[in-house]
Amino acid sequence: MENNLPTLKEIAKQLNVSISTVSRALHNHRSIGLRTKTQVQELAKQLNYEPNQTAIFFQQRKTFTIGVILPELSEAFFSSAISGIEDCAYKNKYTVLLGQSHDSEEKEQLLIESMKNHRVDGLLISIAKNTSHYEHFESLKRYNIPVVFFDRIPDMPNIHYVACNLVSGTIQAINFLFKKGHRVVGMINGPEKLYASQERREGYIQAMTKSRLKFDPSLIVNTNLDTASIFAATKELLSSKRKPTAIVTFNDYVALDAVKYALSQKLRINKDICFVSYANQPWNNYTTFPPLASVEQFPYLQGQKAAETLLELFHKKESDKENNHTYYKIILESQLVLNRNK
Amino acid sequence: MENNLPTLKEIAKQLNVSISTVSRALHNHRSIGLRTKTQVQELAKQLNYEPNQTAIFFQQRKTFTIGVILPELSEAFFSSAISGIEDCAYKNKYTVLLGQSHDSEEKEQLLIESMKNHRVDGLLISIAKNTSHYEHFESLKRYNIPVVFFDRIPDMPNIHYVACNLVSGTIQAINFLFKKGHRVVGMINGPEKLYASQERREGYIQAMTKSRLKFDPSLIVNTNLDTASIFAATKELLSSKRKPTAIVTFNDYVALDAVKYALSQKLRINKDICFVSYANQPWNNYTTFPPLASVEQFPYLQGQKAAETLLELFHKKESDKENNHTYYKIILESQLVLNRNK
DNA sequence: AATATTCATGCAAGCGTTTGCGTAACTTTT
DNA sequence: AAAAGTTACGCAAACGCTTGCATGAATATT
Repeated sequence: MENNLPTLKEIAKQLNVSISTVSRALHNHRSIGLRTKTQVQELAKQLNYEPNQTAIFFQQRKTFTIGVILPELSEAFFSSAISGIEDCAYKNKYTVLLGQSHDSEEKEQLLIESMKNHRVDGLLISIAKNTSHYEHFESLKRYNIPVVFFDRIPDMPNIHYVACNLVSGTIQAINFLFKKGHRVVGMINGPEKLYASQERREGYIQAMTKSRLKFDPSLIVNTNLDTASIFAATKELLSSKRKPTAIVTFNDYVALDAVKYALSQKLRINKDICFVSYANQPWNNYTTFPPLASVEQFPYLQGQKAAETLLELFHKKESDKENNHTYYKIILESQLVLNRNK
Repeated sequence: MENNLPTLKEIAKQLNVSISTVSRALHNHRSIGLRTKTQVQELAKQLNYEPNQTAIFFQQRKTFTIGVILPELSEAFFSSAISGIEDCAYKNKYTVLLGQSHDSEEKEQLLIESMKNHRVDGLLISIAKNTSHYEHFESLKRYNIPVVFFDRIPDMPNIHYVACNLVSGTIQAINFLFKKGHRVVGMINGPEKLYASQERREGYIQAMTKSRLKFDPSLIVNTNLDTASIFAATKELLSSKRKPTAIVTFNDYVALDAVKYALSQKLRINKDICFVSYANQPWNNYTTFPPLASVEQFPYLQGQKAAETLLELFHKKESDKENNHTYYKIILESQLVLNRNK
């Protein structure tokens, strides 16, 4: 049982025709006579012939593979996103090469190297949270490998991306709190450099100014999303002069920790202090103190859109020989979702 | 900016040497003179040469790619598992091709086809929950593609797998309940065919007989893991003659639904009825009524072990020309973890 | 019947690499 | 100085497939 998988050559030999005839017959090329065509196809089926994709990839300079680089699969957001990507890819006969950066810039670079070597047709990237150098992305342009960023996108000009408009969701969230009577609202934000953080901030500010409230920058505090820094942030907010009665947290996980801290300070959740969050994790419905509401970011949809965009770029590339310099900036609207129980 | 990536040929031409010399020089082959070797290497670096992996894959009949097929990435168990797989793979210069079956047997077959065509070096599979035909797995043997199953493994002879020994964990769980004074313990199990379900059942029975209690089969009820069937199962258990005071649920998600149903029947959780579960999801700590304890199955570790096993199979394959017919059956011990808060 | 079309097929190059084998030139041994 | 060994390189095949071009046979056109 050695490597004796059937090849075109094999079929050709058995039928006493040329390799090219076999190839064309299997592709239903019109220039092949019906007789030989069916002969070839039948023998192929009988031998269980399957084209050697590696040969085709090589020959066609196309691998029908898209690389996905994201920080952490065990984060629900990303596992949903890749689910969307994967579904879209397979629907279009593409295949998904996976890599997680574990939020390490170095690993991210290695992954990009690796994907480049594998000659992926394109890349879908959600960057590590502390990635600050963008050369490795630039290099992809030189190699003519299209990239679509999603969710966590770098602060670079001339890139394609799909992201969720968190500004609108944030405004919804804050207005929701206003309606509930809250006047001092804090925000536990993510890393400052993250686009997603900037958006949340932007939404916060817009909501404030629209309601003619003055914006107090000290009510927004940045964290790097680990428990310690969330505790610190919560503490900072809760001990500020203008103590907020509600806090918007970067996501549901952050909310969990913030709640934990608040509880440790003997605060009564939903009474002394309310929370609103982002992400809308399914387990929100089962948690002791779920945020009152959550801004849904549609990760599956984002993944799907990102994949679709990449596929479109492939087509573009085939048609226009000239690089046309239009960049996709796809924005999904986020949406505030109220949590039912309580 | 067309496809003008540097190739061996390019380098060879510029240096007026043969392609093979360039190739060997870059591989540090001893038969190449130091002078030319450094020349070649320098030019290569300068041109930013990178070998075309697709060509190498093709030529070497090896893709350094392992395919992973699993039911659902958004399930925390699998996203942890693939995280382990991915880490192990990249550590060993392998790459991960991803596919989710969405628990559809048909999709599973398609994915296997696709992976086979992509000439993955090996496959890691966790089967769809209602897969009942195994021909598609058999076919892989013919193609000499090694497979390691993990977690959800088919009921087939002569396969490699890594799984968690749920028998021991189940015994621990039940003994834990015994110690708490419970005498009638129910079990909400998964699909009957699933190996994982059988193991839970087995553990249940063993724990019973060891404690010289007689085994009442009606206290184990199978579900297909969707909410409706979990509600039905909970109802069935709670309305049986020997009403259980504790229930072991297939996993933490099932526990959530079972709890929900129990609450709807005005039962007091942890008073009228207790729950113990499997999986030990991180959000257990934040949930209103977490199971008293959870059997941890170490998904990350399982993924890692599965990947390691596959890599070992690759090496085996290289050394022994003869297929030796030993099969890896790697069993991780599960472990009961008590939940802290309450 | 001679020419033009269409049909069916084969030839061969090419994709980028690796590698077994051959062979000059050079060095060492006797 | 002739034989043997070493060093440093090139040739060419092979991996499996696609595809432009050439070609001979069959058919249609005048």
